[in-house]
Amino acid sequence: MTIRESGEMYLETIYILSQDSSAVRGIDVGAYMGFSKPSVSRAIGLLKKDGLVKIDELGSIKLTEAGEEKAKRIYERHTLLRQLFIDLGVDEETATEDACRIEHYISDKTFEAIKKHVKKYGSNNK
Amino acid sequence: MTIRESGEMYLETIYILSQDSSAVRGIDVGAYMGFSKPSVSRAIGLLKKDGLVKIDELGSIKLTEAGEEKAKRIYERHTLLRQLFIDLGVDEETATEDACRIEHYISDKTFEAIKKHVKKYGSNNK
DNA sequence: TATTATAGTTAGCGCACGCTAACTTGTCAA
DNA sequence: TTGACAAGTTAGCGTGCGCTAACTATAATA
Repeated sequence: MTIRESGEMYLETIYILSQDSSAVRGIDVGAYMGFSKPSVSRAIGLLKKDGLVKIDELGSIKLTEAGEEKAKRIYERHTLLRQLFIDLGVDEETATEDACRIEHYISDKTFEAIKKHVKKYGSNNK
Repeated sequence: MTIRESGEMYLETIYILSQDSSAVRGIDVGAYMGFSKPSVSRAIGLLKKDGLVKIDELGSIKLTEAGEEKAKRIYERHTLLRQLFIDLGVDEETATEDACRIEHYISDKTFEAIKKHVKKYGSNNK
């Protein structure tokens, strides 16, 4: 199975939570995303099956090498899109929401093009 | 039921095909989108139930007022995003593909911000 | 007229991905 | 030791939205 939007969101959430805490649990992921325990449980199971996540000795969720790579990729798209929108004058909340939905759908090429643009002209009102 | 990505794609396709032909049929929609007849049949049924589409006396698919409005909205997002990406240096094919996926997810606010930007700085390499 | 092709519909499958209900398991305080 | 709570899992439901198989209806043609 190839990973989809939902899987990417879980991965990204685990990545974000891992930066604040060394022990990320399913319940934390669910709380962050607003999803129920069973939904998280299944999603983590699928990510585990895909080799993107593993559970350590203490029971906390860890990204594998491959999982971290994917998570970073999405997260980078998120922050970049958010910045692009903010640079275009969108308020932070809306920029974040839109970035969150769109991050799953932009191609590498477009991502790179946006990156160049934001680097060059961006953050001029910050 | 509130319309979702799939319904928006059908609406947009009907809108596009209507500009070239006065008689759009389910089979045409399916051919354009690469979907099977039953998938189209159901989708059109749902759009009809939502009052976005109707079938005229000759059996061809027409957008209602409301349907046309929605279709235009999506289509406008599509062309704008496509233009934005092209302005950023993305090739046309990729720009079109990305626009097609993203058009369903941008908020009004972000859309307006992009519109302003494209009007001001856009198409400078055209 | 009988046959065949085309368009549309109906029935039902499969997968993704939310959910609730209910069970298991581990920890901690009375 | 036991009772209770918290975290995780299992079973199974519902919806969206593709699909194939098979039917119906209509129009064209032999």
